[in-house]
Amino acid sequence: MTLLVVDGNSIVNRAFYGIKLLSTKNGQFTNAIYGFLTMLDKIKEVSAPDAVAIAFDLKAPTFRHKAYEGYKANRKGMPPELASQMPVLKELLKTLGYKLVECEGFEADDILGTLADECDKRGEKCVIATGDRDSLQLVSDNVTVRLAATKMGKAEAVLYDAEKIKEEYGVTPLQLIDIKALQGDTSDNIPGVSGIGKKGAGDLIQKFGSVDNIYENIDTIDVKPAMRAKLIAGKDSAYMSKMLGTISREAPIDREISHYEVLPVNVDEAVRKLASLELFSLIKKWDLKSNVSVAEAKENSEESIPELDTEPNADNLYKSLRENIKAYFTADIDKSGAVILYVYTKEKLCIITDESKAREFLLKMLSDDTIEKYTSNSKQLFSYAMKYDTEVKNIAMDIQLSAYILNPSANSYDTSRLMEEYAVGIKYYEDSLLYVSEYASNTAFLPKLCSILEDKLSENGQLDLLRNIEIPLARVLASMESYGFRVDKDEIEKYGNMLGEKIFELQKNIYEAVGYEFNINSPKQLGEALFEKLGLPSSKKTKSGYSTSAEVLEGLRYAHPAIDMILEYRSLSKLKSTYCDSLVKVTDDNSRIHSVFNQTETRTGRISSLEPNLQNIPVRTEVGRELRRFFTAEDGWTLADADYSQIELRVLAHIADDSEMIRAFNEGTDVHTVTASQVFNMPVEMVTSAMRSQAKAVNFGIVYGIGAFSLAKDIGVSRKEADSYIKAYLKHYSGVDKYMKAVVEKAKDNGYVDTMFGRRRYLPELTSSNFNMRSFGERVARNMPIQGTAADIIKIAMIRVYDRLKSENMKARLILQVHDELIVEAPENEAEKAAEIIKEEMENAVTLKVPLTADAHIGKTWYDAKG
DNA sequence: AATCTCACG
DNA sequence: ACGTACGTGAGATTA
Repeated sequence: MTLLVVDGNSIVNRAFYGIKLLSTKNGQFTNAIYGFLTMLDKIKEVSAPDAVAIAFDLKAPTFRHKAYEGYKANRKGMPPELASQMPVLKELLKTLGYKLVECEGFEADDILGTLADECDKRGEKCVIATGDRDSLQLVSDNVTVRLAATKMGKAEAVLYDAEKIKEEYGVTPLQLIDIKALQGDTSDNIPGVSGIGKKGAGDLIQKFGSVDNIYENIDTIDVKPAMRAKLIAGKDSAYMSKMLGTISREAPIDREISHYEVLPVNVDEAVRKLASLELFSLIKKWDLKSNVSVAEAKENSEESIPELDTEPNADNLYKSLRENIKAYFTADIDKSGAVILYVYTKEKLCIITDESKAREFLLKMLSDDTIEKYTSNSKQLFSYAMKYDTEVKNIAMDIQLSAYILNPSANSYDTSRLMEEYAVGIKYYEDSLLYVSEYASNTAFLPKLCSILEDKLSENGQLDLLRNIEIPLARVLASMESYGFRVDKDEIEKYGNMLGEKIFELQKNIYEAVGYEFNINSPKQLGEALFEKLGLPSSKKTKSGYSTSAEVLEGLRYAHPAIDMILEYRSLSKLKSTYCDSLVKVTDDNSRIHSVFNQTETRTGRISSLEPNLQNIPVRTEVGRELRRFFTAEDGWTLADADYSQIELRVLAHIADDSEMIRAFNEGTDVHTVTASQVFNMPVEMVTSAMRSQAKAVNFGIVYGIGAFSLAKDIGVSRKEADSYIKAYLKHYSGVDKYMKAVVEKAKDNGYVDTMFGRRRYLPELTSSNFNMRSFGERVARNMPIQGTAADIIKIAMIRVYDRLKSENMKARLILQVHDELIVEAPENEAEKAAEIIKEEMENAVTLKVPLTADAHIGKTWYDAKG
């Protein structure tokens, strides 16, 4: 028989601090709960117990109390983010069949001691799970400790038996108490002997065995006189510390081990609780099969559970869709383009698996304007239809886009997860009537999910955002993806080879300058070379060693000749590997690159670009910028490129309704110069370019949520000076000052911030008691409405450019967006007109209190068209 | 799989 | 007294 005794408080603390703060939509924090359960799983897996007891402190810990990391034991108790998880966790553990043990006047530790003692007496095995080394004193022949830690986000449980303790401390488990008696422990308020630390205490006990033995022979033992004096002075304290440090084995609790056997899980209740905590992964992991949701769905079923039809009559089905006006369907389209179509009607779920039937049905339905489509992943549908030159009409609902609008911070928008979160809870249909596949059974509830999402969007005033921005944008993105960007593959390769030669040369010279060969790409080896072998002064450190970032190296440029070469090596390798080598790899047979635009990724509403990322092609340095010469238009075609001028600042001027900033933009003066004249308190004519660029940094800082420290670092002035700049700025732009204060207040009241177009971002960080997290939340509150509104605006512009090019019957087409920049590929004879159109649509996408301006250029390559 | 570094707006 | 901008994606190394 093996009894597992869990130190609940200790493990929950490890979990809480080891895992980033998670919370449900309602703001219930869950990271400690999640971490606890994962850790418990891990320990059960390695120790295979027959019974489990989970010990908790009954009240806030008192004098002999374990430190909550980051919170000084005596001053502060649990942070509220953790405290709120405790009762929920305890209830959940009971539901899962575990027995909790709490005892008035005794701590969790003492419960561990008592149960370990009982096991020892009976000759049964006992495993103690804790994050706290104090419990190591309980180890014996029958008792082992699993010391829990989250190493790199993963649960680990290191086994401690008597042997391991001997190895690490050089003493027996019981002697650990004696060490502690001498050494003390500030976090537990154990004084120890003043002047004796870890090293001294360890040596003394290893040598003399125990505190008793030391004091019995205090006059004769072989120690230095100073040490003897310290020991004599601290005798009372040592004995008191020993008492304090000894874990009690006599807590008045149930000592019958069999009473701790784990009861069967209350599945329905567990599923309910886990689902409400949004811990879906655990339900899956434990394979909890509940028919709760099905039963509940059946009970309040406005919708009956449909029958399955795998051989539907296509004509009848289509007819019924037209009669109903609304069509609910999803399409499973694989890489090769094969389609499986799931169409839901009132009576049944129809599945069309036949390749050509599915295609015909889907294309016909997509192009039928009289059918309102309620579906999933519309970008993929647009792409599919484009392949067959079919126009998609009347998409009323896209569940991914809707869920993204409702909460852009979710980490997945999988259909099955959305079903779980919004529509049906967790459902596993034993009920074979419905069980086809998880995907199909989910589809059966598509109408319900759609109506819930629609209601929520409408409640939030976000339906326009879905119907007028995101869904139309999906079409534009699909088109951009399919066209792609033409590149000159051979020239990229050549450029890469040229870089390769330079890199090789630099590498040789670096080895020579440093004196030996090592991997320059390895921060670890580079750090060793610079800071150990060459002995250069190291400043910044990272988690695992020295920082070798460009910023650090920049400061060492004159300290050693290798530094400059390393910096250059770094920048050239980056260019070669990330841009040359990998771009060549993703170029298709027509010499075009097709990026994927992710529409549900960013928390601010921007789109992102991947595989490859075309939104971070170099531009800031000349060597990098050269690459843009290889991004070209098709033969006989040209690129037209336009970018917004300071869109974020203009948005800020508008949202903050700052009269000074609005005036500056309306008068067409250069804002950075105006800002400089205010910050440095001098007439505009006297502003130098250095001052302007500092003012520009201040403007950026304001948009990012500003801190004097970072601004100082960024522009290389003292913190104090940076602070005075910010003060001067906010004094002059008093509207901005007011807005920045108000937006944080509003965010704290509402729990979210939003953009001009109703895009939201929830900010649970604002309620954190942790200063850093809260500050982060506040910066985000100040930034997101600005960045997000700018993102909304360019999305509107994209849709308009797309529609306009189409309505003007032009061949020109949008191929890329880089946050404030649009790129169109146009036949040469359309180029001028295309450039005008982009500029016009960008500038008129919305009307603000300030003008929006965009600069457009034409060129053969991206390099030239960028102006 | 996590970390470091660095490319972009 | 805290540790510092906001938003991304990707390659190379290391564990």
